[in-house]
Amino acid sequence: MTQVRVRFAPSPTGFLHIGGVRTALFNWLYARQQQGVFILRIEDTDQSRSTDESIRAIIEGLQWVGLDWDEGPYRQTERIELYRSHAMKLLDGGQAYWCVCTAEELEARRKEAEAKGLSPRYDGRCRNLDITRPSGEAALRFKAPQTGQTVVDDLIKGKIVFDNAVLDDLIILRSNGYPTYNFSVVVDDALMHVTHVVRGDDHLTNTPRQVPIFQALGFPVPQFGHLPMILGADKARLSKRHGATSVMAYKEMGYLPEAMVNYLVRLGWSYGDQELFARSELIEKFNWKNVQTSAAVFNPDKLLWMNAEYIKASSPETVAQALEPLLKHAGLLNDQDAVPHEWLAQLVILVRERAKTLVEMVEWVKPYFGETVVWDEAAAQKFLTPSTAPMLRKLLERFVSLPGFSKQAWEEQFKRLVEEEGMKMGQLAQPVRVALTGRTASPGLFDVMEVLGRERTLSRLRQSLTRAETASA
RNA sequence: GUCCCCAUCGUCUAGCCUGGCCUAGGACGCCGGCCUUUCAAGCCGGCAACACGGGUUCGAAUCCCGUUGGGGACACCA
Repeated sequence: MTQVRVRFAPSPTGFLHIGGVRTALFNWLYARQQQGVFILRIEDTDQSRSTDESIRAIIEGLQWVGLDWDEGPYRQTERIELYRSHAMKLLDGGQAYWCVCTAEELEARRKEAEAKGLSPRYDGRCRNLDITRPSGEAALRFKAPQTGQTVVDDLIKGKIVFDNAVLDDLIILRSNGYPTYNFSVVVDDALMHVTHVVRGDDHLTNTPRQVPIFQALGFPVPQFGHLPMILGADKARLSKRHGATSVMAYKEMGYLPEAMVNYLVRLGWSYGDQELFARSELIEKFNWKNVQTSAAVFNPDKLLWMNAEYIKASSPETVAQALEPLLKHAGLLNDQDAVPHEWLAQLVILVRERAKTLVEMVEWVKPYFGETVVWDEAAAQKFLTPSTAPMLRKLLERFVSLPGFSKQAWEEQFKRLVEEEGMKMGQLAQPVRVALTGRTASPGLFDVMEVLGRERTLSRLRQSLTRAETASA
């Protein structure tokens, strides 16, 4: 058995797209499962569109979702000589030829063909001209087979047959000396000994163009696998107008990388009825057989649900760690602040089942920072009034008389007061909730007190009591 | 236009290969209820799909053909 070698080969022309992450993910999963090699290769032969910033964005994105590569990043622009020498080999072997048609001429002919309702393919004008030493600028074309069939046995789609008659002679070396995509991939995949080429569906029709190049160069043809596309709600290919498509945008929106990974893998792959998978489980259970053959619509609602599941199920320490930078960004935490990690974890436990994202969690957690209560005006006006003041005062007195803090003891005291005064729980709970958190919605009252601690609970009660007593009725 | 891919609830999907176990299962969302000191979470229940038309067969979501629909490709982009 030869070792599995797969790759992710993005072109650095923007941020790392969700679809790209999923492609990388399937490759990575397979590599890890087979104890193979995962290669990162940057396809930057289009100098006008490639940027170093995009390369950094791709790397940052992959790192965020935890996809580590074993080789690379290779950059195609650093391998130009390799493509040129292999192109020359084809030229020498009579499997390629110089083409002196200009880009403008080709464009014009293509338009003309389209207007006539014909395929916009290259007409083969220079194929038999035997141009040996072009005087001006010229591109090198591959002599594609014109008869017979090219059969691709796709890992995902199965056997696909293409008539070679549909193919035209593609350019492998541009007149500026740079290789085109269909040529550089072949040379790289061959030279890097890639065993499985797994990429998006949109490359399916490139395959019968690439296979003959492998053969002409005398390289073994790798296995191919074409992943179905990800669509937007309108079933059109997922793009910016459908919302965020950059993975890092999801980081900023408060998503956990593990949730993103789980969602993306399940979008197009399944394992019976199972929805949630630990990463180790994905590596173990992943297979090509269960990869869907049809395109899938990206569903932000389900991602959100899954994120909530991960927030609830992850260790509070993990969540707290991911939350910390957002707390700092929100000004709730300073770098100097020595907030104990245990307290942060406790806070996460307090609010985690009501926050679906880390961004939401920041909102939930706000009331527990700072020495004073910040009231929501409407809440305070409704619940902190002269009529609720006497009860708040009685409760405060009872709490003050209790030594230290114990959740059980304080809860017991609270309930006793409710009972003695013949109140309903909610009649006291809501004013106290507002007194402590400034809001009408919060986690359980006694959990709130525990996180606040004795002193802050008492001082907030006092502060709110003052407001209640002085409020106009 | 030509070529290629695809087709189960609104969405992600199980089932399809190896026809009967499918009165088509799960999940998200939605609706209703329960729980309840608020908001959530949780639990219970409900709505909701085999694109269409032919065939093959005792029997088809499952096999075959066609139609329709959707997507992709046809660059000196990747």
